[in-house]
Amino acid sequence: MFEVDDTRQKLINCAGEVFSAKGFETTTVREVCQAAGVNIAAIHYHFGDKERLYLECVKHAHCQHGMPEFDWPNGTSSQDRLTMMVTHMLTMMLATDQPAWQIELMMRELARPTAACRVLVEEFISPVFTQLLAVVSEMLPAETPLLARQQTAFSVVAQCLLYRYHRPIGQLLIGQEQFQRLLNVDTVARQIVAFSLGGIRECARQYGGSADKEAGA
Amino acid sequence: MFEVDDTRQKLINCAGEVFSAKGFETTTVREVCQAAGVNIAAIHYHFGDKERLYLECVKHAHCQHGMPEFDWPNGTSSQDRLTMMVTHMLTMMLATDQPAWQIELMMRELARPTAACRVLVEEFISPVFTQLLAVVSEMLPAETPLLARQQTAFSVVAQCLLYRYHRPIGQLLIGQEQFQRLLNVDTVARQIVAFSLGGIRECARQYGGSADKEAGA
Amino acid sequence: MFEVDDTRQKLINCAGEVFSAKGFETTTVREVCQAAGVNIAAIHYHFGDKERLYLECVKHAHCQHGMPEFDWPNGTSSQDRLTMMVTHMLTMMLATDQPAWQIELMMRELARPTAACRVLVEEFISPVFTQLLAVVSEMLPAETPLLARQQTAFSVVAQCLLYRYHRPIGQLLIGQEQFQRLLNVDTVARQIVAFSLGGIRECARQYGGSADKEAGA
Amino acid sequence: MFEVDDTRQKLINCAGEVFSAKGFETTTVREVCQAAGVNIAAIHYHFGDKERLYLECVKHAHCQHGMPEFDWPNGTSSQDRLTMMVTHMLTMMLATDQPAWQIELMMRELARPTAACRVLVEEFISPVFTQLLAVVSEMLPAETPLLARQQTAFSVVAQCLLYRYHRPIGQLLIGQEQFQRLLNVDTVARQIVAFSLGGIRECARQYGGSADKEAGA
DNA sequence: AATGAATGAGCCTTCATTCAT
DNA sequence: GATGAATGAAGGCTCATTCAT
Repeated sequence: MFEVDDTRQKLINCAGEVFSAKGFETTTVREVCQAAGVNIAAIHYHFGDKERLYLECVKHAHCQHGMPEFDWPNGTSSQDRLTMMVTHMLTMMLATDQPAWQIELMMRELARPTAACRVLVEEFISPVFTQLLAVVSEMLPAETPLLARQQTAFSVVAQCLLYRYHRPIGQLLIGQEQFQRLLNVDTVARQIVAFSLGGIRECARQYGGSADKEAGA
Repeated sequence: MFEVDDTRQKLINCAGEVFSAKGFETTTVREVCQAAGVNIAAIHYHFGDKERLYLECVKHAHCQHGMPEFDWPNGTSSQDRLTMMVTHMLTMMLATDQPAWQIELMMRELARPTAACRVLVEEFISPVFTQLLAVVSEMLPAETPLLARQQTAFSVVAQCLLYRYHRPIGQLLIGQEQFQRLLNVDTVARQIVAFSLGGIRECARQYGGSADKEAGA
Repeated sequence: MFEVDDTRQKLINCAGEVFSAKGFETTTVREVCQAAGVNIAAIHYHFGDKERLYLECVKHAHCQHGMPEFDWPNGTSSQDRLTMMVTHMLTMMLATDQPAWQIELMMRELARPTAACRVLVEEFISPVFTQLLAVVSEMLPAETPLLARQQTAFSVVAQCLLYRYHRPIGQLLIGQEQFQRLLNVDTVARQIVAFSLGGIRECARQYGGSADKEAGA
Repeated sequence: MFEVDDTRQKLINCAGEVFSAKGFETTTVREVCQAAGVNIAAIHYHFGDKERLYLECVKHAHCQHGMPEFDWPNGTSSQDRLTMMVTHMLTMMLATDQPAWQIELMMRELARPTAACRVLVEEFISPVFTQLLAVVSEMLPAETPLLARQQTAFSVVAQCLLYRYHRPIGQLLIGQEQFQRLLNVDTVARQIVAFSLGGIRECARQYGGSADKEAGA
């Protein structure tokens, strides 16, 4: 009875794996079908064509790794919420072990966006960014322009992205083993949070003039 | 006598342009040859195959855009040097107009590294990072572990990279027009420098315990 | 009880329509099934394969449009009978509105005969031709050889066929609107009958020597 | 030195043969290439795709079998000219032996026109029809409407077409051997000319009222 | 009697590459 | 040193058909 969607699921799983490893162009439908142990016509039957199969993989990936609604207790400090969000982002981005291709595929999509990028950003990135922007805004003077607040939020996000996107560079820069020690949520989170708090505080000083209560020492 | 390398040069230029726009896989040797106005067999003759043509393009790209030896006057403050380095990196990354494909190709290579990445990092990225690391180290307590100093430098670099690599995301997050206003060196540099100075200072506090003279006020 | 043949009938109707519009090769079983609103396996179940479905369509077509037994009153003149037959043929061939695909499919089959052609000619064309040959024979001298009489009958039939088979040519030759005015039974019939009577009379003169009573005057 | 177009020519010849025998849809590029002894990619190289190869075949066919400018002596009677034109058309249409596929392909194209039909009619059919219309017009009263004259010309053409297009029907109607005896230009031409002269004369009588000098006895 | 998922052969096309000249 | 025709492998896709239910 579960059999009906078996092929479809198998196809998505195998395709996701191959797509995430080799990219859309380089992946051939033949190898996907072979990996899934199904006939080559199955892709057309279930998805229409290669592109829609890819889209389905991306959708499937972010469905399983969507953004949780942060449900923090009343009175949680901005600083704590920032910490939790950074930790959350890093947890997701540094996950190398278990969920395998889903994350990698999303990352790849974000690095070189195709049509599938929009939905990914809207449903996966945007919610996080919105909340992050809210938290950052609380730590900045009320009169800080929107653009400046957005820039500040970007500065936080950017630090997380580096450990996902720019691993090859990082490995080449500081050595593979040294870099490997960084692929650890706690280590990285602590540093990024500290750096970001300092950064936000400095920005607050620039935009606010007076010492801002939230971000202030 | 210039004729000899004429075809070769034309080929590199055109190929670089197409590669940077469409990526390695999607680019066909036919369109490259057509754009260059040369025979299709010329690629094989001059470069052997498509891959080696690509490599040559990447090499050529970073040759023209290598890292300048920063030659600042004695006594330039760490802060000023940080400002100059961030500005330099952003200048390079935000350059959309003149240098055309060379930069874009390098960026593409760094996002999804091929064999050409190593040489690129070694000759192009590493020197910048080394100097940046030196500056950051000056601003941190002497006892800060190497890994922590590297992380801090990463935090600075990461902010710059975002405006090159993650434009599509940025555009989707805050709107295309709003994001467009950020593709301006001065605007971005000022924010990143401020944020980074604050961040470094905060890191210094964590690692140093006592107020650190360099990063202090 | 009607249900049993419902699918089968629906299939023949829809298939006939598509076959007549696009031809055998170009038609796919999928679009036929979709048009009929039945499962794709139904064709195999009811007809075995695509070819036998096509055959069934052709059979079905000529069943509904077979040749009527002309039942004219005694003493009807050859000329009148010729007129009636030409009118009948044209009526059938120029019918664009009602009987829809059946005729078109038969015409298509006659233009590029497949295996289905034989039965079509035998049951549909031959009876008409036999009667036409009889009428023509009456108008020719008794000593006219069979082949010559057959040729003469062909000359009559040929004129009718043109308005069915060679429409595209006709349209290109004299203009689409001008040709459209010819797709009218009365207009065409009057001309063809007149031309044919003259033609037969001339043939009679050649084969008979003396003036032939029937075709004379 | 002739080698350059060798493959191209071979391809057109073989493709024409196969297309004429099996039609566009049923023909595969593989069998064409195999027949021509060339690589399968040659079609793409020389013609772009299957459709343009087909077009080239049609063009090539009618180039070799275009309409000759009839160059009759002054004072040639309408009747003689009609005879020559009918003979010419039949000669072309009954040619079964030598020119092989070219004619067959054109016929196929005219029976089920594709995009290639227009050019075929314009360059190949139209000139013949124009001259035929002129001759017929001379034999009809001056006041005969254009449409009637065109119809009359159609009646002449139609008789010729039958022996090309409707062979299968003809064979089934009067027997294969009997019909075979008709695939002879002289036999058929004599009958068609006689029939047509009689037909035109009759039409002239209808439209002109008075006896027309040309078509008159 | 009917479904819909699955099959495998084969379609046209396109690619990077290499051969003769 | 350069050409352009030719190559063969593989690409994505579509087809009529059949299997298991």
